[in-house]
Amino acid sequence: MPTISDVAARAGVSTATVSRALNGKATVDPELAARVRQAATELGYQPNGPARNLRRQEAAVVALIISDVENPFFTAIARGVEDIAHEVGYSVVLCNSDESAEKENRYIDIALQERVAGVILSPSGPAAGVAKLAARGTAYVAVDRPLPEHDSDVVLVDTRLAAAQATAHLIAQGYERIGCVTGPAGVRTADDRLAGYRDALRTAKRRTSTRLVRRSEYKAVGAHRAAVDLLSQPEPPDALLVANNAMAVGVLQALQELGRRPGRDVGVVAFDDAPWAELLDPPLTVVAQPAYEIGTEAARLLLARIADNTRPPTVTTLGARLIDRASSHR
Amino acid sequence: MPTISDVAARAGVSTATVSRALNGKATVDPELAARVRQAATELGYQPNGPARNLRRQEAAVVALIISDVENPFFTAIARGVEDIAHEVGYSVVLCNSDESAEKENRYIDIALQERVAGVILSPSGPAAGVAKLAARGTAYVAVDRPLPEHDSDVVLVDTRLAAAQATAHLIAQGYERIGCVTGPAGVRTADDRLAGYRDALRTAKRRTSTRLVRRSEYKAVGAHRAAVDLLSQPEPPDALLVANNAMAVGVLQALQELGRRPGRDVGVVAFDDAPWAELLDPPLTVVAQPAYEIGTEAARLLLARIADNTRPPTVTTLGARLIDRASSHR
DNA sequence: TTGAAAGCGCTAACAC
DNA sequence: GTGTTAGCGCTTTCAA
Repeated sequence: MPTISDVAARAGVSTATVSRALNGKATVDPELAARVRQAATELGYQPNGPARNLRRQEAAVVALIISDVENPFFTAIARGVEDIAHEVGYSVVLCNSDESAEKENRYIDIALQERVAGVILSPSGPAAGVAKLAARGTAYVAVDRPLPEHDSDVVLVDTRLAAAQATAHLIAQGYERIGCVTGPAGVRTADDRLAGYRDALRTAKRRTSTRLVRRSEYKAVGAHRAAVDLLSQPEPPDALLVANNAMAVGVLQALQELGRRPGRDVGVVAFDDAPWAELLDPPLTVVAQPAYEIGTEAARLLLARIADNTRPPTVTTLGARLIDRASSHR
Repeated sequence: MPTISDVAARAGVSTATVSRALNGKATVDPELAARVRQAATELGYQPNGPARNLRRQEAAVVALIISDVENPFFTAIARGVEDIAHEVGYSVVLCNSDESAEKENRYIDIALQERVAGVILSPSGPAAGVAKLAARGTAYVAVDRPLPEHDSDVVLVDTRLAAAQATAHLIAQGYERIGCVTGPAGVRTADDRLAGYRDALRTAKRRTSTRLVRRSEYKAVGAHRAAVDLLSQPEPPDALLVANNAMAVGVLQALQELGRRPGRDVGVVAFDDAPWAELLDPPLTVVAQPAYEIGTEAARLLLARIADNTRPPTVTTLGARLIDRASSHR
């Protein structure tokens, strides 16, 4: 593989000039620059990234550590991040932490080792790894979930409010016993959505009961079990707030198996819109989160912090939108 | 940020010993090794990746370039690749080429520059970039679509056969005028699925007609348009073979808008299974591709090729499975 | 505007 | 079993 010296030899200049020419520095004679570019093309020269990063002490790469590649909410964030990062010449590497603090930690180590310019992550629980980022002075921003122990830039959705609105919507539609299927305790979005649900019940002067609440992993299987459990009680709920998209699949499956029709028998509102939500019968009412915008905003904040790590941390809160379809109507 | 010499100083040994100890070489006194590890921990030492990669002339990283992060088929492949790569200590970086040959090319350049150990990609059309990989001797394997010009390792699905079986299934269910909504011309899977569809028609001695075939991007909007177009003809199809998951959403939307019920009015079989396929009314008949296995197999081939680039190229073809649900029954 | 040369942090060949 | 040292390919002073 040709190196910068091969290019220099072929163009009849020094390696310094090649470096300057190829990096678009203004201080190089246009004629020489052209000769260098030509030599580079002829040789099929590809700069050696590790050598460059070693010298520069930083790679033009941002790491995006998300908790589930198969969740459309996170892939939409990824697109947002990519679009902004690419505009300014940064590459994005996607890492899938799979909701495991250990994998997250491992990816943070890799990011640190590779000397990436910054990290965007959706933290899985109390993140020990993040402390290392802070200690090393690597720029980072949290998305979807805050980092309780650290004050960094954060991009959130006002998910508590959104959950309250969704619940209020179910109340307004005349449902009497509204239940909630949310994520694991300790996962901030799961707790917030539950809190919002309770807010709305309290506002409407309804009794809240732990008998109407179930938690599980943010996955279909857990939610399926939770829903079956809830609905086979003596006094089952007549409506359900479901805390994410994958869980909605599990809940709807359970309803199907138990012969309960969404809307008529059990009102359903789920977090996260999906292209297939409209195709269901009845179509699924959802709380749509601005995932792509979370990504673009996070990327902008990260770039700002890479440029200046002393700027005060910010909290950006975006709103969610209730999309009222038929599954929340009797 | 502490370097290897800091660790060496603190442990009272040379940098060579630190390197050996931290890389688990057997030739180092256990007691020294322990001292080194301790010193490293105390300092919070993180090896400098670029320096290591520069020296080793290769990074323990494989790049996975997929054509659509938002397509569950590709994210499932990604999981397969990750699981195998991590077993042997390789990291995986995911790149989203977005079906654009230009972005694909760009990511191949980055992979080359970063000196990754290997590349797995689902090629978007005739890939100029791949020639560079071959020229540089970087290991690579293609998934989902072959590389016509290059003989490399490839992991494919026998998608033509699967399409033929799906079409035969529709014929067996008594549908008379079966149409096909497939991807862009030149995209191998799109062409193969169309060819399989025609195979089945021919086998059944049915006339094939271009009036029953539409092509679009592998996206919902294009498929929606295609379906509306097909179904508003004087002699519309009474069944449809749809070439991927996102397209199925578009087609089903169109059916809904036109007041045609899947199955009873228009039989539907779509490629790629999805968790929501069972939730539809009627549930969607699909051709399930072994995406996760494609990923694991591709990763294994890549690792073998990294170890020995002279091994003869292989073609691995996996089978798909028709999951018969109600959308393909009257 | 250009070139010579130092040095980023690590690994491995070589010497002991 | 351990240390010394060269050098991976690049960028960036510094000097001319």
